[in-house]
Amino acid sequence: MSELKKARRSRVTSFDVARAAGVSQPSVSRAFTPGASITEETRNRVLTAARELGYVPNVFASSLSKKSSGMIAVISGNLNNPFYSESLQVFVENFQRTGRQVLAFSVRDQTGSDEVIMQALRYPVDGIVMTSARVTSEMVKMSEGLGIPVVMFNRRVPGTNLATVQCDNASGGAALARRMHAAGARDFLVLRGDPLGSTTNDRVGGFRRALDEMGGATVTEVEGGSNYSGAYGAMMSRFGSPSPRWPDAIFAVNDIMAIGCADALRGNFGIRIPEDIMLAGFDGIREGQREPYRLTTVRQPIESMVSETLAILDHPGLRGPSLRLIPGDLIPGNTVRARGEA
Amino acid sequence: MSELKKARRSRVTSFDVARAAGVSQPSVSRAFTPGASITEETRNRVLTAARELGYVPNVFASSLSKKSSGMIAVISGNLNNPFYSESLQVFVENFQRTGRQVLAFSVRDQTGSDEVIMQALRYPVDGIVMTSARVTSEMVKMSEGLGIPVVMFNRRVPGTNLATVQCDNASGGAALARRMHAAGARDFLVLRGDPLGSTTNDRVGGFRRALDEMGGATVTEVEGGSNYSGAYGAMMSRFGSPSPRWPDAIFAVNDIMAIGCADALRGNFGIRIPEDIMLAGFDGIREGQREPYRLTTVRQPIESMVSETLAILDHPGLRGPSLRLIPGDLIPGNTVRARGEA
DNA sequence: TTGTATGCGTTATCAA
DNA sequence: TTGATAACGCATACAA
Repeated sequence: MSELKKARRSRVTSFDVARAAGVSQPSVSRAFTPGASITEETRNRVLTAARELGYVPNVFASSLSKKSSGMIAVISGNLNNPFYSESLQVFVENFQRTGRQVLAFSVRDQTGSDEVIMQALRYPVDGIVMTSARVTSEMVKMSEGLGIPVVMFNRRVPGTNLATVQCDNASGGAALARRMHAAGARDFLVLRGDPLGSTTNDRVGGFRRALDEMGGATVTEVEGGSNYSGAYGAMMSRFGSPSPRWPDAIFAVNDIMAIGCADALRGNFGIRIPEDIMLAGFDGIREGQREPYRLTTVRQPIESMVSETLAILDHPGLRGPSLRLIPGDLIPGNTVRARGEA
Repeated sequence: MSELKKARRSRVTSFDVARAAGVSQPSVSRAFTPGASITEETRNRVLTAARELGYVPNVFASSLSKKSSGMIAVISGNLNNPFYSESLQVFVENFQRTGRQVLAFSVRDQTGSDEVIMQALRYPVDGIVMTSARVTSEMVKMSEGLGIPVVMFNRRVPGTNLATVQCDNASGGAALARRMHAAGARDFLVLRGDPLGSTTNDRVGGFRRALDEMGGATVTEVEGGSNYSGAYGAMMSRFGSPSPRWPDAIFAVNDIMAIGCADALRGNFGIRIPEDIMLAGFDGIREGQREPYRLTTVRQPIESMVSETLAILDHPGLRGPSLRLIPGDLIPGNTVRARGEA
């Protein structure tokens, strides 16, 4: 009785193909399943019929039957920060290569990040990667109940039992401190990012500890809003006064802030970098390595970090409260004088 | 049946919640459906039970029953080009705001873009937005068969009947030509992007037509690879010879290329912009408006373009082969001299 | 290898 | 307003 219902304008289904190819519906399914037990001849008949009808398997329906959906949710910070867009690009490429996909979420500010996570949990994704957003223990419990693994990417949440993949921020900060100290800097200004994020604290922590060990350095900390304009504005308000106190060196906790910093100092105060003030960033984004900047910074090995993340998602055994600390690479750059110069 | 076993089992379903709340399963569905006919009391009972069990409706299952999945696929070019990442950010924000989501795809080069589209078609998305990738007529037929609307964003495909949202590239190119001509430029170098993309041709076309109308100008075209390093390299190979011929002005078909251009000229040849050579870009990306560049360019109104795109996807009536041409804004910038200046 | 029957988690339909 | 039951499109046992 349902033969006539076919006239409906909906999507072509495996039943339609089965009828056209003169086989059963499961055979259609098998034809599209690599390694399924099906004759080459039947498969061809099915594929031909499918092509003619314009049939494509429906991932949603298939993921209802299967355990895996082949989708991952990536919750990023603002994509206007190149670190996030570069990371997302790598995630998308890696996933797409294996026929899986990325569901993209974004959080601008930290408020309402719980809501975004809830949104993500509505999808039976194979995993959630958080490059931003704070995670409450309530959300962690939720994700566990749903059986969706969560991996923190470049973020650490102290109270929780979440697998974490992170650049060694503390060591990176320490390396930059040593480098600037060796170049003669003693009076430091630190441009901090998100006050509640773990990365700022880790990087600044490592930075300060290294300076403490070497001794003789002073450090002043300033909030920089964690983006370009925040850093730019912080420089303007700090040095806009009649006779500001100029530091020897500035450590911005990420590259996009270092760039804002450099633009503000050079454009408005005629400061030369590194001659007048040294500058270091963190992340190693492309933009920071271009002609006008050539930042001294620590490069986060995004490719390795993404691989680690996907490995954790793919192997349930790795999902424990592990902390994968991947060392960053110090990029010498031109914004910190070499040891002994000047 | 320990608690642990429960957590290890598959996802909590509406049946579990129904049992816990002492109602039928459809009532659970109603409780999560805004405007459904259900008592406030029942809804509360359900929501309470859901919270306790950690239940969240499964979007995939729901989209099997409903017509809409609440998902859109966005196929972008490389996200390391700020224009694409800025656009994606706007798409994600707009969609997320209404509880819908973006499935992110990426194409690096144009080869295999058909494959990426096929990937996207496997998902019962409510629409596909193409900001990159070429579309073959076969793919168009496919998407029509599946009932998935496709909107071209910042890309035009002459042969097909696809709704298109685009900045007025030709007018923008013309405006830049007039501006540089008025500033005294006569010998032009045009740095082209993807030779097969419509944007390059439209922009350069408008640029040349405007110059032709004014007369007395010469134009040389060069391929620039459509990204930073391509543009940078093009400058190096063109002007690296002993006595190169320097143009009066350069028009790079997009901002990221203009930036690569500026970095190469200033860093390697000591060229001053605009004193020695004028420079114009296209797109109006954030990066291009920062201190070291302040590009003279045409800003693509991404927000409006995204709104238009979503409107087309939301209203089937708008989906015809329409071309929505949205005017861009000329940003004066500092890389082209003002009229009359030396 | 192939077909039959059933399950996946939700919404839609129609009685009650 | 509620509940029973049938789709939705595919994959997986199991039988043939």
